[in-house]
Amino acid sequence: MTASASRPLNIVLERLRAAGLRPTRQRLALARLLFQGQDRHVSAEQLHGEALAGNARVSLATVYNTLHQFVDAGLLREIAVDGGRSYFDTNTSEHHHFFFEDTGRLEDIPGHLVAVARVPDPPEGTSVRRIDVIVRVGE
Amino acid sequence: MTASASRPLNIVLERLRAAGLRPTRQRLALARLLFQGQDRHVSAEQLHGEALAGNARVSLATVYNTLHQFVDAGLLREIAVDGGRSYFDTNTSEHHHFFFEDTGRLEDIPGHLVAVARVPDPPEGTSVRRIDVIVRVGE
DNA sequence: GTGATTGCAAATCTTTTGCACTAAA
DNA sequence: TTTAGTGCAAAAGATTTGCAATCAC
Repeated sequence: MTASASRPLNIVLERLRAAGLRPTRQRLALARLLFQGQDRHVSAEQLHGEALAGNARVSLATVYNTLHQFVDAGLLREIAVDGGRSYFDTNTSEHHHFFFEDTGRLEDIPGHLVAVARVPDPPEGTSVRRIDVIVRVGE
Repeated sequence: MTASASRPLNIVLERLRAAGLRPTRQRLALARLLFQGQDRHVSAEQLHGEALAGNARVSLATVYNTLHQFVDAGLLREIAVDGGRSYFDTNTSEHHHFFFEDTGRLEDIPGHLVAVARVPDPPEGTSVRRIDVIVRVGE
């Protein structure tokens, strides 16, 4: 059997189906870049470049649309630390970030390594969706 | 004496001088809007609108430049929660934020009401500049 | 087939920049 | 004066949108 080559693709494909997204050629290519391998933080522009470099024809507009669909489907998390661009994080589990002010790079901090204590109750009628901790570091 | 009318302006003026910024007509007008009264979170566009509404002629470019000068001078803090625009926070003391996902509004959480425990050491060669905690809430 | 998806180009939005003009010290 | 600051219009990014063509089911 061709497991080592085909299984990873099928997993990605199933993941799209499970999210209710048709596994089109473009979505598969992007999902493969995003979800095969390590957790990562990418910008739309960056992912677009990788897709082209990997011979997958995708337009930048589709990259943007796809990234947002993935976010809506819970496959990705969007992060904004500096104005300008958005980054998309393939790690959707509870975790936080180091932000390197000099380079603009993000690095995950596993959720269990940070404890946020004593957060005040949210205004009534609202509930806490998520708590983001960004540790800004510099040289 | 005309203290009740002139003192607040002088305080703002002194604050600009202390920061090494010439108290020009535009900077004074913006500083008055920002620092007279409650702490606030404003976008450049918003502040520009207020300035015009208050009969202070300022160009949007100058509003951007001025906001960044104020940030560099430590008079303001820049915040990016959602991609797109930046917000500027007149509260420069240690504190955190509620972010209302539905409306995009920010609300301060006094620093002493949040405790972040057990943050891992930053990678060597770097030091922690600041820790931002954003409590995202929704309806 | 039929509705979802894509590509492209144009539009939009936020922010920055170059440069001649104006104002503060 | 002299140098910093301003306005304007144009440029630069990042992201979104409209619509005809294409693809998955």
